Amino acid sequence: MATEGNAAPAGREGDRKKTILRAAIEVFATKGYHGCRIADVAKEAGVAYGLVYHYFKNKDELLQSVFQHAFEGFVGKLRELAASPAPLSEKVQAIADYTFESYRRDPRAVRVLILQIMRSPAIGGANRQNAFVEIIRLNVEMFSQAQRKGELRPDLDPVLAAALLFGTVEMGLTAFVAGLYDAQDPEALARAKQQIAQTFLRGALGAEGSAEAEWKRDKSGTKLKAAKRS
Amino acid sequence: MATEGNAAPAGREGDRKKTILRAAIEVFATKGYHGCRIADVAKEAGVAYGLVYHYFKNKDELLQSVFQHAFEGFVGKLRELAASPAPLSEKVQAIADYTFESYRRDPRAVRVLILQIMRSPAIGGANRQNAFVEIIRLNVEMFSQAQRKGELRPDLDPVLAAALLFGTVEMGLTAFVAGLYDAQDPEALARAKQQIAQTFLRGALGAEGSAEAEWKRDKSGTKLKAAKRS
Amino acid sequence: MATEGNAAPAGREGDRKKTILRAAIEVFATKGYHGCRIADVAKEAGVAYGLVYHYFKNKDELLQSVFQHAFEGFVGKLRELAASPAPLSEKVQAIADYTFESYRRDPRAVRVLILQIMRSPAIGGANRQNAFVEIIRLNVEMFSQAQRKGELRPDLDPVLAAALLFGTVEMGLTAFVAGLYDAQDPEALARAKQQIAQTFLRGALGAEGSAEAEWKRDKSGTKLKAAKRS
Amino acid sequence: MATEGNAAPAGREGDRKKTILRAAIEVFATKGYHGCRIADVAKEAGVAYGLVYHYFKNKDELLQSVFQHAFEGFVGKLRELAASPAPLSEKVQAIADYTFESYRRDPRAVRVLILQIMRSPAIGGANRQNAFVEIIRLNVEMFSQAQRKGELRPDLDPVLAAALLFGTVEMGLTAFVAGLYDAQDPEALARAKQQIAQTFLRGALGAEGSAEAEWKRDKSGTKLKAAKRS
DNA sequence: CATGAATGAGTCTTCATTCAT
DNA sequence: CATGAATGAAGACTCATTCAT
Repeated sequence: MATEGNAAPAGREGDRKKTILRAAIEVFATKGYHGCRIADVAKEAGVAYGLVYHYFKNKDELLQSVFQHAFEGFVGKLRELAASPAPLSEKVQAIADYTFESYRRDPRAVRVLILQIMRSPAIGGANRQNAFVEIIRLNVEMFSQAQRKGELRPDLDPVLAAALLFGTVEMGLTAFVAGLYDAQDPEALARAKQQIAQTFLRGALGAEGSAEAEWKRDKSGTKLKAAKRS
Repeated sequence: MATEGNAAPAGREGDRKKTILRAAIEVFATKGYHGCRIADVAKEAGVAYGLVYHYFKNKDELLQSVFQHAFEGFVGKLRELAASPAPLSEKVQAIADYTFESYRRDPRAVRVLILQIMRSPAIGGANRQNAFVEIIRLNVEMFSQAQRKGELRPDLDPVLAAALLFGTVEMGLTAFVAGLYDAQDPEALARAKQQIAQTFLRGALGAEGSAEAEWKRDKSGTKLKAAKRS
Repeated sequence: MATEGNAAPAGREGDRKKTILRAAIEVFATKGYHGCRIADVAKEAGVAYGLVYHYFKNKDELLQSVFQHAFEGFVGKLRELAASPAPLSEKVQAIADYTFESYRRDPRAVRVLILQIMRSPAIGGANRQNAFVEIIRLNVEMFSQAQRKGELRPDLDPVLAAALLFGTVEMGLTAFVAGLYDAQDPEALARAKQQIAQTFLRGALGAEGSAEAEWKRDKSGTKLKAAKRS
Repeated sequence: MATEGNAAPAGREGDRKKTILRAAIEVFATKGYHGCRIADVAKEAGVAYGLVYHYFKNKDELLQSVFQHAFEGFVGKLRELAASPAPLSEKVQAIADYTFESYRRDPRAVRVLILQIMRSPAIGGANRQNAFVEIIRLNVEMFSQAQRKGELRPDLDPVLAAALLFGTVEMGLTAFVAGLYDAQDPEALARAKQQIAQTFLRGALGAEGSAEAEWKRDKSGTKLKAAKRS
């Protein structure tokens, strides 16, 4: 189509860097940190070997960028969701929805985020730790507020609640990533994200989402706790 | 030959292999798969370079053994717990207890298991997939049985339930590993493992352990749960 | 052809080449042949990367030009001084004066000449060899003539004399370059260049400039050699 | 011949490091800093590529060692000569003799020292500077003492004297290295080293070695200076 | 069993040079 | 003329694995 085109190599220019980054994500997601050789990234991106070094100082910086790319948008959205004025139950469901939606849209990026980056101590120690902690903190704030508003059972530590929400959503997602479910099946994804959110909410609230929480109804019931272990 | 050897340094040997394995776990836990060089392991073990190759065919086998060591006992115990005739709620609590107890006993091994092995696609593909899937399967069986016995709400997919239990426990533990809690504080560990199990149970069952489950109240059948703790 | 151009930045150009050459000298003087990367030269010159290749065919030609620039004027002047009809002692002093004056005027160019080019076997073999040999030859001619005129002791090989003059001046200068003396101190420079020339002359002539040389006084004694060690 | 030998690769073991070092000197001397590729060194030494890295941390350290090796013995001997109680004239001659003797014995090592290391800013800046300065210092001490003992004309700065001695000897040697003289001719070498030392001594003392110095004899003679430029 | 020197293929990284705009 | 993105060959460095002692 290109009116003046004389066989431009690939697509428009300027975002060659993005092409490389995308390729890096692809290779990284597929082969992991080990197998992610610069040569493969270059080949995948359809560029010369040296060009990678034109845009990224070295392999580490490239992988760091992969991290940033995969993490930034995701956490940004999470922060937004967590800060919304909606009731806790809706926010939790929204978080699960968004996570699964992200996965459906770009499985590889999420794979990288979930399977590679989140756990690898090899990726810029600081960032990794921060990644986990940042997501937790995000939710801690949300749960603390919810607790003050009486939306969360008072005996559940907000920090723990945040970790558990993260764990629940992440491992639910992992079930798809690992192939226990068909990641191509929209139905399955939809069902899962709802069950995940609702299960967590029941656990955290003591009763299902919108319903009155059991521990709320049963005012007398300090025994709930007592019963647990007595 | 040589009941005591003639050039044997001092103490008895043979557990030289264990020394190396332990060192491998240490290095693996600290630096991850990438940073785990044979040289480091040898140094950590205070052993000659080449000796590692006397006991392990190659790096992969060594890492496989690390995996085995960290995984075997753990999963074996889990299997045992999951197969016990106890009610689901007790089994879940027992799983959480055991996991945390393992962590308290040998944080590094659990770190390796949780943070490295569980997620790394770089470790003998088969094993990794198996690791995750095996733990899930373990619990799937448990949850399926529980569901047949009416111990688990019928609308929750057993596979998902298994994943969520794993995620809840794992991420709860990760909160300690990541330093959000003081891993040296027995109190904190005890509180956490209980909250984790109970939160999951509330979510999975729809109500707290001994209490009447919401979805049960709606129906006729009250007996199963009531029996558990009464 | 656009008397003033239409997109020409501001001032007139054409000495862009000189800018680059100057930058090359600077970088070359500072980092030596190895560290002298095209990119550095371009940056130092405040010029686009590829522009260097407009004016210089390749790195070698650029460095060759640096060589030319630093060497041409210098040797030209030396040749002139050496060919002058003045007595040897004056010529030698003039050579020392000129060398030090050149250094004072443009230390970097002389640094390059003295420290880099003169010794590097890496710079176009032909040129390098020529550089050293040419300077020597220059002086050889001067000393041969002087010897014929009886201005130089007859037992000193003119070639060696030339090398020694060069060595004396060069190392005297190097003392400044190396920081043993304050290169900013005109006094020190003036004193040095005089002592250097006079010391060489005493050595080459056997006595100071105008004074009667020892070997001259001792007409009988062609046995100079014998005297030396007796 | 090896009584128990079963075709040992090359020579006795243990000094494999020296083999590599020697090879490095060879390659370094021949091709200069640029052309000195690790692969070449390994090949020259007849060892595997990686072995170089077994003994030397990296290329820089290897080249640094080449430097050390070439410099250490040389300077050690110089220090010894300079510190001897012999009269200055003998010491100077001894220094010239030793330098030329070193060259005759191992031209390559001296080539490296004189042509490559002494001038290249690319070789561990500190060491290089130190190399030059250290040699100068060595001689400075010698000349200072000589001056106190009246062996050196009082108007010549010891530091400058040291630099000039170094320059005279070095450039005299360079004449051989550069091919102006036949380096294989013992006669030429012998003549040169003597002329070099004596020329320097005449210059520095104002008269020939053992003879009474002109400036000593002619006490009144301040005119020597005056005559120079009048 | 134990040691650690030796090997070399696999990768990362640099940088001179080209080229489309 | 100017620009700086693109190329790729050259060479440094790592590290799993082998082997003679």
